Amino acid sequence: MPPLQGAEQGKVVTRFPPEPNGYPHIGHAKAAIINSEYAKMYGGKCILRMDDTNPEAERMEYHAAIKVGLDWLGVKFDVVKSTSDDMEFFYEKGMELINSGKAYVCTCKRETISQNRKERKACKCSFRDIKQNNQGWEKMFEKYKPGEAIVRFRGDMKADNAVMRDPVLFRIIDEKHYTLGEKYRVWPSYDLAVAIEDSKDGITHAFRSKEFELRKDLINAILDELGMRKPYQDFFSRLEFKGMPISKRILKPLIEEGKVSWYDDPRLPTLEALRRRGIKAEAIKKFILSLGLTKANTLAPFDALEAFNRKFVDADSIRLFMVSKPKKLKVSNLPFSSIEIPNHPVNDMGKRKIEIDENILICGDDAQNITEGTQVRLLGLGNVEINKVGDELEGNFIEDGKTSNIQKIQWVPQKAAHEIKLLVPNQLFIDEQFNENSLEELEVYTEPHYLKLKEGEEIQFVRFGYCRKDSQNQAIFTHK
RNA sequence: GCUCCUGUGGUGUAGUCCGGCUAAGCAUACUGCCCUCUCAAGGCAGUGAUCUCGGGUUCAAAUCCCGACGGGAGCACCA
Repeated sequence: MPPLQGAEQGKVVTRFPPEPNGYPHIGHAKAAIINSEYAKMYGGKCILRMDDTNPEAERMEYHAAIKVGLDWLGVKFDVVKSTSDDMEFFYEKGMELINSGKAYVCTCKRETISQNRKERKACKCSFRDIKQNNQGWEKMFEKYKPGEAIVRFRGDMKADNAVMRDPVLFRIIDEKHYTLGEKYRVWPSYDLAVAIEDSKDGITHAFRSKEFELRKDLINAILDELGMRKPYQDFFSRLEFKGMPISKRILKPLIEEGKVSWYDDPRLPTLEALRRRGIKAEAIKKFILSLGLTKANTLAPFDALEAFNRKFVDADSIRLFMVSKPKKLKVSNLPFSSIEIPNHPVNDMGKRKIEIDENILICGDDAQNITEGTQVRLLGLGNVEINKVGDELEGNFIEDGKTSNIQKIQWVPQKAAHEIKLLVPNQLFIDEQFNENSLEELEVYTEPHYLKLKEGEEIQFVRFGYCRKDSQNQAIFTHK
């Protein structure tokens, strides 16, 4: 990562402020990793701040999911807090702004406000004096109903930057907050909360995604009026995968319609889904760091992540045989009834014993390509000369067969073959269209050794690809 | 519509602030070879970008200036 502007060793404080309004996804990972890595780079601190100032959207469930996700990612924070911890402080600062004439209570209708913003016109409320604003402020805590009054920052209604046109500082929400219940009903807006929190928490460098870029001026203006210290702010592009939408607006209906099972569906870019699919946290981290801090908007291809993941996963994935569209191969003169096969080609991961008899299963696709009279090598077992093809193949075992220049295929003993469902996730959306074939479900057979593996273990089905054991009878394809 | 951000090989990026040391580095993808009882991993090599386009400044521009065009975002009592 490039050096930070104005950063002093040991004095950098960064932060990751997610709103607990949904399940964490790859976009959260990017923000969390960049901020925490910078803190690490300068021997500073990183704060996790749950940005919970909209009780309508936030839930404990999401709060917990974000923590679990971050934990899994291995991102560590020095301080964990919630924006709502500082409600009294926001009120104090809000009053300060009102009393210095930099904020006013507005009782206009939404439409009027919006219209005035477009026309760059001030509304009549902005002419009220400090005393009236103080009364209005009081009334917001008791009398006014939600929507009837808000506190606005006196920005510049003529500004080109639309967020400067007297933005909202406080509004009334009667919904129960997920931790505070009904204790408060006047809530700070994002801009006010971020400005004050970052300053108060001692944040020196704040990184967030590009869509907040225009708020920079506003945040600085608020802090200037309050005479509070301003952090350095920078922005990075949003991270999204091609054909894997992040937005709740798109994901929610998919789940409701049953097109996707849940937020951990392996086709999704949520942290939970990525984990379940077999993507390692270290791979996500490397991948994100490889993207750099660019502001150019791009759709990252998923195979870039896969390439990083493969490097992490290859070294300790057990190699196992798996056969799809099975065809029976009857092998005569097998000289032994069991065999030991190493679990990894180069690393020492032990061996497994496979009991065998004449009945062997091979892949349908391989069976198709075998012609009569040829030799194939059953990996780890030996060569077989095929003397009958068709629905059921037959062949003779050959002692000391050659290993080079011969078709090598994986196999499974029929009597102990264990059937599992293999989920193969594909791109969820193709050209904005939901891909009806985004999840293939294959019925496949593995060696019985599969049953001895731990849930969540990454395995490589030889000649097929890396997969993660999801349960005793289901695995998920990670990538090739 | 207005405002802001952005534009380097198939893809993701480094380099752009402080112009030359790079006719552009890395990764990934792709191709070939080596290794291998896997179509993985590993090793080696190769294809591939006049740095969106057009002007300008300069001895010299991906890098500075102007313009055009392409992409994204904001214009909420959401964050």
